[in-house]
Amino acid sequence: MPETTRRADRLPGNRYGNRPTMKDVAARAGVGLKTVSRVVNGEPGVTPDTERRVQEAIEALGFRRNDSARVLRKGRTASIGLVLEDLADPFYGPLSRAVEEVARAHGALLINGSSAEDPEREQELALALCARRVDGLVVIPAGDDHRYLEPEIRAGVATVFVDRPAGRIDADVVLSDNYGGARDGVAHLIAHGHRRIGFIGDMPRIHTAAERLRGYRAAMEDAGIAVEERWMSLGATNPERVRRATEEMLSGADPVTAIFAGNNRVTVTVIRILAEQSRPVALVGFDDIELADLLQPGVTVVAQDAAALGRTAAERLFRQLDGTLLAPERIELPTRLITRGSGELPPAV
Amino acid sequence: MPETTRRADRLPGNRYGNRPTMKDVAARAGVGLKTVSRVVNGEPGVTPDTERRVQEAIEALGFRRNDSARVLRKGRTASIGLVLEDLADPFYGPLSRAVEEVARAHGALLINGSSAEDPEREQELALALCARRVDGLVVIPAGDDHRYLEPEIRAGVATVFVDRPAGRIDADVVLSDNYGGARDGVAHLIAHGHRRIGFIGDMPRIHTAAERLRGYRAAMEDAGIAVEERWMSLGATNPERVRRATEEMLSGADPVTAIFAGNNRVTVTVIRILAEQSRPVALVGFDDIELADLLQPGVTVVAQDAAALGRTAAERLFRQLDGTLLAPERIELPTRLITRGSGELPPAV
DNA sequence: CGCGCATCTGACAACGTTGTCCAGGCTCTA
DNA sequence: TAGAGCCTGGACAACGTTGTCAGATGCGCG
Repeated sequence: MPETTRRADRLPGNRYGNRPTMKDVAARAGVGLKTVSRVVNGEPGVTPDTERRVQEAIEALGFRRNDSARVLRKGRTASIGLVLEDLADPFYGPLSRAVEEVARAHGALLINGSSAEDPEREQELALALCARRVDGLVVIPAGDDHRYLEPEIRAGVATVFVDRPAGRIDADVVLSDNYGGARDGVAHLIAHGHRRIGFIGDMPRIHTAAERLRGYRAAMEDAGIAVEERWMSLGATNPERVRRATEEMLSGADPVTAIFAGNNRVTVTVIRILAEQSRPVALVGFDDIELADLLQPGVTVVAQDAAALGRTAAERLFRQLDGTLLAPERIELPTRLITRGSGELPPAV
Repeated sequence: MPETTRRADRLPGNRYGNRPTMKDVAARAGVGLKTVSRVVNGEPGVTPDTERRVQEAIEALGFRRNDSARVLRKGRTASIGLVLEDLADPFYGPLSRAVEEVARAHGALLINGSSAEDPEREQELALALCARRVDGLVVIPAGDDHRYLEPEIRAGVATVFVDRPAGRIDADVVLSDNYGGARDGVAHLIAHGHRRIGFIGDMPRIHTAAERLRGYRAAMEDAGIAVEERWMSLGATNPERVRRATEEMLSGADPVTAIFAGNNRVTVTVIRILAEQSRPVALVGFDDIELADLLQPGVTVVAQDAAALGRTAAERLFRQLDGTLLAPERIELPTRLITRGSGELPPAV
């Protein structure tokens, strides 16, 4: 008797019985299958009395529609995927939340995962989401080649990249003005008299890191300052590496008098190190950090609006899904310099 | 010719053609449907030559298996749901990430959503996840009645509650020792000479808030201190309410000399207010906060391990799914008092 | 009282996959 | 060379839902 063994037999973890289906509900209510479907979906054409009977049966059986089957039939899942770098990073929390809010407003659920800055994991995750047939994808790229998404996009998966641009494909992307923000931040230090300014950033293959470095170079060049190699350090943002890099810049004959920190993680570590120094060193950090205003001195930052990034990206995604056929676009959001003290310190020898 | 209109006609947003199915791949490779399935799933019984032809067809067509159909057939989705309070709250980031890591280790995807502390939204979200047929559910409760999950649990949805216990149902729950942590924190203040100690917490219907208040009362009672009504304030944790409450306690004839802050959001606001005060006020906060060590004075906190909460809950969930039938259990993780200065200030008049 | 129409209901196929089972071709042995 | 047995491949049903379409039911009107 094949296929009459039902799920409970096949699935080890299914501790109790089976889920009732519409068929079960129909049998109990003494109506047809389609009538149950109609009631469940609020379609018209069901008499109040029939509807009541069906509702009772649903209650009694604890029926819940199986969205997998629904998805299979309808072709849309009402869910979108979010591939980000690290859910635990305070920068991505608000971004993720903003995407979720927009999704919710469109009746969609959010599936997400962290790539941990690993291109392979990013791809694996994005494709798993596509296999799940999400309607759309918001991706914070870890890798620099996204051609693997081409078949998906062609098949209709709406796709928007955030925070960093897509690699080797033409797609919507929402970014902060990393170049301009960094340039302004460094110019701010120069305006306060600094000439020897250090830059500590993330790995150079990460777009934001490269852009911010470019901004640093531009500001220095604008001021006619020749940048020395040893003032720049790009690499992993773990505290150990950042500490080494920072201490190196601060030692020697001509130590830097100011530091531009390339992201929130770097900033936090640098703050710790500067607190240990005897002479004051100016600091401007990219990304705002909580409590930055309460430190002594307050931390001057170039702030991005993470929530706006997420919101903009998600809204763009749903506009794609609405069918308004849009040419891929690059949207750049401005950053904001927030002066709190650390960036206004004069150079000290 | 009904049903021959294919998805592209039915779905407005599907910009391009249709996705290829196994049938299409089979046709192109000149093999049977099941053979494609075998190749896709790495099942044995396919000659290398046939496999190669199938792989080529998959490549050429950009085929990706439709997991919705797979789920429908197999009964398992390899995805779990996470209902939390606010993804943007720095406390839930690491928790969420930890759940994700465990899910990943078990080959499952994570679908999550924020309840925004709204019981109705929590229910809506949890049930939507169940309709999506997640294999399991990790819930940070916003409401206090979870009987609505009973049919789901009976139907085999593994369920674990974190951070706060479930209401009116018997289920696994993983908690921090809120009572003990708060008691220790308040006792710490008492040990440093304080008698008039304020407590500012979240809404009393939230379990953690109630437990922490209970810990506060216990510590005070242990020390033989009669608690005055005006020392305690529970409610929303928005800065405005917290500010009013704090300023009230700090004014009048017998102001409090120390404050116990009920969670990270409260702590941050209280720090701001205390920075404005002329006389020093001691502070111990529940939850650790970033940069707490760099403030003047450093912020003494009762720290919970958010990642451990998430990890423990998720592991428990997968143990349920493994079929090891477990009686619902309540797991309590210890907290840790981290002294940094603010909690060791002596009382000042 | 009968007919037509509107309203409500249900049978059936299809979504794309996987499990079962059988057919056909091959190899190996007697 | 014939038969047994193994291996590969494919036909078919089923998962639970929704769209289509036709049949049933009841009502009003002539």
